[in-house]
Amino acid sequence: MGHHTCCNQQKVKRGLWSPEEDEKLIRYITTHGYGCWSEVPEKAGLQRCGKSCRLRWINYLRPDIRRGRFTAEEEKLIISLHAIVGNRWAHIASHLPGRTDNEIKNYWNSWIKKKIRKPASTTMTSSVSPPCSTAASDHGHLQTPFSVADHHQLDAIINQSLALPPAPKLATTTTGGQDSPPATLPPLCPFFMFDTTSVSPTSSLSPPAAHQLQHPFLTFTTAAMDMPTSYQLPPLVDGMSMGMAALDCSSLGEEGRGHDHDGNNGQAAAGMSNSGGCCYEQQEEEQLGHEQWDDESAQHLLMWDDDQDLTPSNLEVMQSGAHSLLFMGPNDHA
DNA sequence: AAGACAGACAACCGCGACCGG
DNA sequence: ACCGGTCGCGGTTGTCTGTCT
Repeated sequence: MGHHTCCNQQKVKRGLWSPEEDEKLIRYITTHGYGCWSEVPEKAGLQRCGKSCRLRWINYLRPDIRRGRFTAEEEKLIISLHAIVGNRWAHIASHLPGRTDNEIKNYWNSWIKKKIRKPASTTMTSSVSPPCSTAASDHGHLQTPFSVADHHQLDAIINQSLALPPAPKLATTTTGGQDSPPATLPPLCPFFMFDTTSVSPTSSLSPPAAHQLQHPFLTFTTAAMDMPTSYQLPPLVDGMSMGMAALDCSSLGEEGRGHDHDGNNGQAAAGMSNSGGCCYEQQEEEQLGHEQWDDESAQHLLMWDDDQDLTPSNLEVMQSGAHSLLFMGPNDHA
């Protein structure tokens, strides 16, 4: 296994970075920036490959790095995001300012290790699986009824709809212009989550209000993390191909919170490949602390099923039903 | 005190995407 | 269209440190 092409020409040092090397890199980056990483080592006087420099800078030396233990809110956010996007650490990290993908990845891995070492008696084998492990491991090869073209369409839809304007086209009218998009959400639209605190049933469907749609996790994390709510997060679930049902979790009761509504506990709850799988199993909820998964945090998340057109009337219904934990499942009911 | 063990963290490796020639 | 260079990402391994026996 050779080194990278950028490392072949010269003898590069490996292993831990010394304080002197750190200083050299910091000094160079702060004065020159890092246009081309392959040139950084030479210009900075380092016996490292550019890739190593990049990694060191991104994961350790960057001035905006947030160090220290993860807060409960960050932990919650990581778990939530992981349940949705899987092992896309960079994506998750982009929602946690100051945290690196490597840090999150390491944290997650130790978290899993911790769980694996737990006695298997508490729950099923799924207790060792990360929440929605199928999403975690299969994000690159999800088995869905969608075609590649569908995924591209989904990407476009989701990227436009989540966090960043323009907001999704809602079924406000039935009259469409000649080149206007469909009045209803496309049938392949898998799911959307909106902060319902900024979308009132009566006014939400007007374009200005639609632009107020916010990233769902932003709402309850920014306050805790002392971040401005105007912080722009990247699209959360680009490339996702899961369906999400608008479920009233209150109907499931306490037992239902740790299990999917098909009655499959454990394994189903651990993976989104099962229909209606709940993202969080009981044990994980306990580990986080019940109060962290209170309804407060989730009641503003609105979800709806992909075979359901969004109209003013059902929006109101769904919003009133938006409650408790996030329940989501694959688009397997088609 | 010393060894074993586990957790946390840092760094490397391989692969794929992207881009310019 | 092809190719090589570069970058970014995720998986994995290595190392350090604290705790337990």
